[in-house]
Amino acid sequence: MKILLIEDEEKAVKFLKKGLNEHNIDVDFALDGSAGVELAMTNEYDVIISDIIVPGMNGFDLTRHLRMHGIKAPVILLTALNATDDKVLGLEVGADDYLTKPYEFKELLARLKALSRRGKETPPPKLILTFGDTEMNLTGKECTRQGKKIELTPKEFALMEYFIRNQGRVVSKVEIAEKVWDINFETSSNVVEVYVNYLRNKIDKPFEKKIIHTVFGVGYVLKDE
Amino acid sequence: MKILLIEDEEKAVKFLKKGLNEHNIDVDFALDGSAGVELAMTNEYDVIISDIIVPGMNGFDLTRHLRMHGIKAPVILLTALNATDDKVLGLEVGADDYLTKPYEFKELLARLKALSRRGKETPPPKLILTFGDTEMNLTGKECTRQGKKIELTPKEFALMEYFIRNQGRVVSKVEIAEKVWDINFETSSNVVEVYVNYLRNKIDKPFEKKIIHTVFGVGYVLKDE
DNA sequence: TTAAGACCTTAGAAATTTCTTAGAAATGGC
DNA sequence: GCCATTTCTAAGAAATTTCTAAGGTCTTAA
Repeated sequence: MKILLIEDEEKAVKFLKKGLNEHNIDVDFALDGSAGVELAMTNEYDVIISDIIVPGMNGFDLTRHLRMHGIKAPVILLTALNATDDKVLGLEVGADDYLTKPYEFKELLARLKALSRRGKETPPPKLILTFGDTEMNLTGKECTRQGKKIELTPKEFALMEYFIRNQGRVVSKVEIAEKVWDINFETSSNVVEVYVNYLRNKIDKPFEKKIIHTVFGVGYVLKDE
Repeated sequence: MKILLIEDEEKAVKFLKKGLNEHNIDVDFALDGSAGVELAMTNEYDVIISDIIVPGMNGFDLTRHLRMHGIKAPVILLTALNATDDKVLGLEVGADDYLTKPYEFKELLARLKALSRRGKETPPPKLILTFGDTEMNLTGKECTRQGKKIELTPKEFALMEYFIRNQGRVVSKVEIAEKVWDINFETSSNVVEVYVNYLRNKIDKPFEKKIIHTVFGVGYVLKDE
């Protein structure tokens, strides 16, 4: 998340910037109104926080200005005043929220999150991993090759996912045992071999080109040829 | 503009309704939480205002509940308290604003306008969900497939609604237990399986194609094939 | 060339997960 | 309070996956 902070008290800026950064929020700031507008019009922010009283342009005018120019980023106004009339004016001008100083940092953070959330109500994107003509849809737990659906059991799916995430790199059996099976000790089991075999039957056998290759003495690798 | 007011003090309801009507705002109201949820789920409101302390269900749970069911109308919470923690909690559950009693009517009005303005920029929540030849009317709590009505009990309906809202995505049983049953702890119960079975008997069995699929070891998906 | 180790394949036993059913418990309307 | 409906529990059946084990094949290096 990236926000714009318009505030003329440098101490406040510093404090907020530090606090917000700790929560993984990027902060651009401007020390006066016009600089703020300038930044707001040339960058995309998730939220804009502005003190009501800043040099150059007050928070109301600033908000009105932004709205007139089609900038829809949510605006939070900060003020030392507690007059209802100011709040009303702020909201009417197009601000989205209002915080009275002294405010608690926690509250500011919560409001930030609430506001930024509203812009992004799109469902999470489909997670899809691919290698050549092979595709894995992690959202739907589906695997296809050349458009044909391939039914995989959970372990097979996990193994294939590990291969596809490490395509082109040779992965050892020990590594696979650790990452896919959570086996950390030396073991004489041959599960990995068995499952590689299962996978090959489904992923390679029915097709022209094989993509799961054995590197003798080292491990396996997912690649063309 | 049409709003829903959830508030148990009849005097307050009367006062607000009158005042808001004068500003051309239609007001539906509920005297307790469950009635409020019921109304919210079956009507379209521009804004929902709820007291935090109402019989049946508190404002936080109410908000969480609404959000869980995909109702995105802005929510304003009212309270006599002034604790920051409550505000934070309110915003975190998905409320959009917060007013501390006693508030001025003017301020409430301004916030209403601010919130409803922003709501207009996003499409209204869908009251009819579809998947292929299956349709769910949330308003009338009706479900049909190929035009044929399918009688569902409330829990069955909730489960089907969850499936249809997450069509194409594999949802785990734990996730279903959390979202549809509000069970947050580890449980050995098999309610989810039982209800999936009930649903299949009604949704899949009487028809050619099944749409509820088991993904062994992972969960269930709503999809074709 | 040949032996040893690495890898592949297969079948079936074991373990796990899911389905199904019946009935008990809870809920809601009259 | 009673009846009808809905919800949940429990337990065995069924289905599927996972793993083991044993024997076969391939690769490498002496």
